[in-house]
Amino acid sequence: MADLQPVRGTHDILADDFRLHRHICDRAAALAARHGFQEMTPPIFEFTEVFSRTLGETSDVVTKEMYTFDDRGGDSITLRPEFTAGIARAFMSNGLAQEAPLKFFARGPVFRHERPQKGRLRQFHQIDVEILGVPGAQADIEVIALAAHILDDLGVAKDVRLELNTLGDPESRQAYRGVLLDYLAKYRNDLSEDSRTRMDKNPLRIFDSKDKGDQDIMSSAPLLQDHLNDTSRVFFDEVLAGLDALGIAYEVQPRLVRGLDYYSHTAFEFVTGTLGAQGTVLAGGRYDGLMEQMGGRATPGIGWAAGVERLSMMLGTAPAGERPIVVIPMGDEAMAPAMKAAHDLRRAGHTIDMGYSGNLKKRLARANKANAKAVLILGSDELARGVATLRNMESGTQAEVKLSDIVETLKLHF
RNA sequence: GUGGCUGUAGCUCAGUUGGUUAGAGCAUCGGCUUGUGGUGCCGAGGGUCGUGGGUUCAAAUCCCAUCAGCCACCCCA
Repeated sequence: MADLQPVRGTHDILADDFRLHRHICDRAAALAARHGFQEMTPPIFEFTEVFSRTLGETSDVVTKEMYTFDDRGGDSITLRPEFTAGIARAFMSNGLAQEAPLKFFARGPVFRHERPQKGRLRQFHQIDVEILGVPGAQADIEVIALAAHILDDLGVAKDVRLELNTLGDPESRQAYRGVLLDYLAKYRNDLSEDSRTRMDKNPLRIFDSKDKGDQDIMSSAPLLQDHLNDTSRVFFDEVLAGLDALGIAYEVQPRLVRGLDYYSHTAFEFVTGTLGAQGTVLAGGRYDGLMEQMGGRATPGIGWAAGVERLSMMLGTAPAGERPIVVIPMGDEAMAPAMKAAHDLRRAGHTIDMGYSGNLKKRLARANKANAKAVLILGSDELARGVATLRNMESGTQAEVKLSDIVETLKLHF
């Protein structure tokens, strides 16, 4: 069996799981469209620099989580660990600055070489939303409103809460960073080992630490909130006012931070307590510095991504699929007319299934298992008279229908 | 990448201090019912006990390694 094992952290998505997966993606796509987002899809892999340069050479995603390999031409290629960088690249490659502002929706697999656990896979799926070219808070509000709409539509809104923070503009953050480091200097030796490294790489991230000692130290640390310049303060207030106006509940979480330099202003996460350690279901933020960092013209952007598998775990069960009508030929001579009836009904818009073998009893049992609403039995007696037996699988009642006008007849009944 | 726990039929699990042919429920298949499902009754198939090595007269059971899963950390959807 070892040879037939799927690669660690990958998963086949089958049957009910797949229906649920598709339902989530399709509902999200439909609502995004309703909010004026257009669906697009960047490639699943890019030149490695697209991600290494945008995510930062020191981030964990780059240093240990990317699926990177050389292609036959010797170029370094990486399976996308997220959507944003690829979409930003596409924006610049296609000269879309001409058409900005743009609102994109995307969905598909992403890859991270992490140790798998519940709610964490090496290949997983995201739905993703980005607004490019809008500097104002309207975009932040819009993007969060869409997220809330989707979560509500999927029925998980009650299990999720919105946490929100501002990272300020680069000026505010730079100034604050100094203040924070000053505060931390005297605690350096009391911090956990992880947090000592964070001090050098991303001091803000220490707020995220789950270490008790770190948390104690951070509980009285100065907050970015109190060191925002006017621009940043006003921007954040606008976002909050906009959410209030839409009746979207949130919780300002001053400890919510982001590691990467190109982030600014709004950062948010929809979190749940129902998924264990992986509480984040949907997360995003503003990345005004990204395009410039990639070598393009400075273009503001904001977006989020949600994990489809995590959403699936929250939903649990998929809505029922469409119920088929099952065509059952009895004997070889019924085969051709049965396939013809199935063909005509399918072209008329019915969902028709037809098995491959078995006696009537077995075929009925399978039809029942497939949740068929009705069954069309074609036996030799019926064929001789040009009719078929239509059995309602709900009531068990049967009636003969003329094969010649079967499409019309079924249109009336189903 | 680090630490802890786990690994018996397709699924959920039992297996007594190591001791003959490893069990149950569900699912599958066949029959009761030559062309009638969902509930019933009878029966059948299906397991290199994750994999490899070791200890022992004897290993599903003990030891080591490895792979995978779960939980936590790191990080993140």
